[in-house]
Amino acid sequence: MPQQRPAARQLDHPGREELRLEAVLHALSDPVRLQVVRALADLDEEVACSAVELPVSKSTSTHHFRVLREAGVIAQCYYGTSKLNGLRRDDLDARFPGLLDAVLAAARSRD
Amino acid sequence: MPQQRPAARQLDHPGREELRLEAVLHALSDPVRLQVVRALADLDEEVACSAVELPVSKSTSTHHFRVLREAGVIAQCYYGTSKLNGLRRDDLDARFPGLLDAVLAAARSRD
DNA sequence: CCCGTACTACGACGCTTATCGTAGGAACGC
DNA sequence: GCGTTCCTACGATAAGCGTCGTAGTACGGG
Repeated sequence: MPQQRPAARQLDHPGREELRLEAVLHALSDPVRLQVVRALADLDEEVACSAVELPVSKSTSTHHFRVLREAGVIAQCYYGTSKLNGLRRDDLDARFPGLLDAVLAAARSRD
Repeated sequence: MPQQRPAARQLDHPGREELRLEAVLHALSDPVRLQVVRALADLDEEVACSAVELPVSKSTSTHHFRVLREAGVIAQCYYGTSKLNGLRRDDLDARFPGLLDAVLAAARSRD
């Protein structure tokens, strides 16, 4: 069903106040998703799904991006045939101060 | 805590260097387990499993304590008919600096 | 209008998880 | 030994998750 809007198709994101700690932790507890978050944090800009190399199939990749979005970890918006992904750093820092940085630091320290 | 038991039953714990970020995040992503961790952090001493009130059955409770132990979040040791539980604060802080505090702060801020 | 690119919805699969009840073991006090 | 308390192993069940392939939609460019 086509929605009337000037911009591209929209995707549902939880608001800043709706972020749930358990959901965020669960989203971050998967190696593939953690890899996505690391990549987005390193790039520090919005990139397409395909810009992140993952060791899984395309459909699985889509699945993981959706989990991250629904948990409120990333923001996604359509742009042409692509979908841009960005870390919701501000929202995460506001609701769970220090959490994202601690996870990123821990994830990076293992290489 | 007089741990001088005559070869009391021992439990397996991952060493500090064996802690895995994903496992810890997963362990903390369950509401019941998060409640346990909060309680242990608040009490700040080793307590028996039964000292933590949980909204689940005894067997389920045992299950969650085991998940936390195997992820390296808590330490457990038998003491008489009880099993004492303690947060592995030092190990967690050493491997994942700031993570536990961020999670605890976030968990507490929702009441 | 057709084609390629990029993402997605769907269904399937095998595995893991959370939950419970029951039965039972280990330590302690008597 | 006996009973109590506390925890645990086991089996069952239902739900969830990660993975994939296939088929499909949306967009932009010739």
